[in-house]
Amino acid sequence: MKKPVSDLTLRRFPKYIQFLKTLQKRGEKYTSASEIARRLGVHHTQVRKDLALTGVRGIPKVGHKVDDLIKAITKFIYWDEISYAFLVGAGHLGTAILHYQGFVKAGFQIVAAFDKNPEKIGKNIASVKIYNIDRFSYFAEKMDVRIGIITTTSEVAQKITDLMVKNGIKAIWNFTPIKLSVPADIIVENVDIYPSLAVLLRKLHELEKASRKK
Amino acid sequence: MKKPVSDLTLRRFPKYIQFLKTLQKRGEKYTSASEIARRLGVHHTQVRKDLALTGVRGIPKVGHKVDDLIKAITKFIYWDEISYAFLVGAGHLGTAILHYQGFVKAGFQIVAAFDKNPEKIGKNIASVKIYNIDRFSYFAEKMDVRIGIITTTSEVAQKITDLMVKNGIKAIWNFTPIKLSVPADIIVENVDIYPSLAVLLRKLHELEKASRKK
DNA sequence: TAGATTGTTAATCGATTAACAATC
DNA sequence: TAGATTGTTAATCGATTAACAATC
Repeated sequence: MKKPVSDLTLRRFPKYIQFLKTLQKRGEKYTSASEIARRLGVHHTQVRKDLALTGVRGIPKVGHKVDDLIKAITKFIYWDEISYAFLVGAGHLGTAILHYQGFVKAGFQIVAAFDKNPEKIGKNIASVKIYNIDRFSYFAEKMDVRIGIITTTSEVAQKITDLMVKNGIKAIWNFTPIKLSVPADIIVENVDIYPSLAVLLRKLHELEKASRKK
Repeated sequence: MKKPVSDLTLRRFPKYIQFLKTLQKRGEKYTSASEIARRLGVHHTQVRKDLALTGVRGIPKVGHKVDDLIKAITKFIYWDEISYAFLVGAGHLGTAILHYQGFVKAGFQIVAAFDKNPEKIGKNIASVKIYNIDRFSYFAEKMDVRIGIITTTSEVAQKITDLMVKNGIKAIWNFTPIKLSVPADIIVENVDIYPSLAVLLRKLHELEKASRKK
C-alpha cells in the first residue's frame, strides 16, 4: 500500500493553484519551481517534491507549463471532480459559506442546507434551499451525498455528527471548535479560527513586550 | 533570548481551554494531563510539555486544578488582556466574524469595521459601526489599534494590507487566500479554508477509491 | 504502602533543507 | 558551451513519542 500524502503537504497545493492562476491571468505560459518558491515563501526543494507527487515533469532550464501544473494539481487534490455536500446550520457562518464563490473551482457544491429555525426553513441562501433538519435522513438517502458541513453551535455539533454518520456521511467538515467523536473510518476536517487567534495574539504581545524592553 | 513557542504548539492551547471549560461546566474540580490527552486525541507527554510552558505545576497522583489550568493557558496566549481590532470588508464573512460570540473569552474586540459599499456605511453589524474605508487612517490614528482583520475580496487584499501597515497595524488576520507581502516585523496570520478542503477531498476520494478496489 | 500521576531526558520519526548530478 | 533549472539522495532540524525517576 502506498503511503498517504501528509496533511501538511496537501495543504500547500491550494496555495500553488492560487499563485499559478494569477500567472495564468497575466498571460505567463511558463514558470519554475524556484519562482513559485520565492513568491510563496517556501523552499524550492519542497516545491519540487510537492510537484513531483502530482506526476508532472519539468524541463531543465525552462521549467513547467503553467496550464499543466494547474491541471495536475487540480487533479491530485480531486478538484476536477464534482463533490456534493450538505450543510447543517444556516446561521451567519453557514450563510457566508453558502455564498462562497470559490467552491466552484474546487468542484465543490452544496446541494442542500438544514436548520431548525422555522423562519429560515423553505428560504434560499445563494440558491441553496434550507430544509428542516428533521428531513436530513430523507435527503441523505435520496441524494447519496458523502460530505457534511457543520456550521451549527458547538452545543449541537456532536448530535449533528451522529446524525450525519448514521445517514452515510463519510467526511465531515467541522466549523465548530468542538472535537467530534466519530467511528475510525469517518474523515473529519476541522476549520477553527481560535488556534489562529492564539498564534496572532501571543506573537503580537510578545513582540510588543520585546520592543518595550529595548 | 528565549526561544519562541512554535505555532504548532500555540495552536493546541485553545483546544485545551475548550475542553477544560466543558469540565468546569460539569463541575469537575480536577483533571489530569492523561485525561486531556485521551479526550483530545493527543499524546499525554505532549500535553505535559505544553502545560509546563504555561508554568503550572501539577500534583502527582492528583493532577491539575481545572480553574488554574484555564487561568494559566488563558494568560499564556494573552486572552486575559483586551485586544482591539479593525475589520475591513463587511461582506458575508466579515458579517459572520462581527457576530462571533466567542471572541469575548479571548479578550478580542472589533472596534470598527470598514467597507466601500455606500449601502453598508453608517450601519451597524453586531453593534460595530461600518465606516467608509477612506476614514481608516483617521480612526487608526485616533484609536491606536494594532490588529487588522481582512475579509475583503482577494483582489483588494494587498492594497488593504498596505493601508493597514502604513497606519500602524502590527498584526494582520488575513481571511483571504492571498499570500500578503509585508515588512518583516509585521505579523500575518492566515485563515484559509481551501487547504482544509484539499485535505478533505483528497482523503475522501482516496478512501472511496480504496474501498472500490476491495 | 502501592499505584497513579507528574515532569524530564533520551530516542524516534517525519518534515524540511542541503548537496549534487543530470540536462535542455 | 555555460548557466539555469530539474529531480533525487543525503543531512539536518524540529516535533512527537518513549522511557523512567520522582512523589503525593
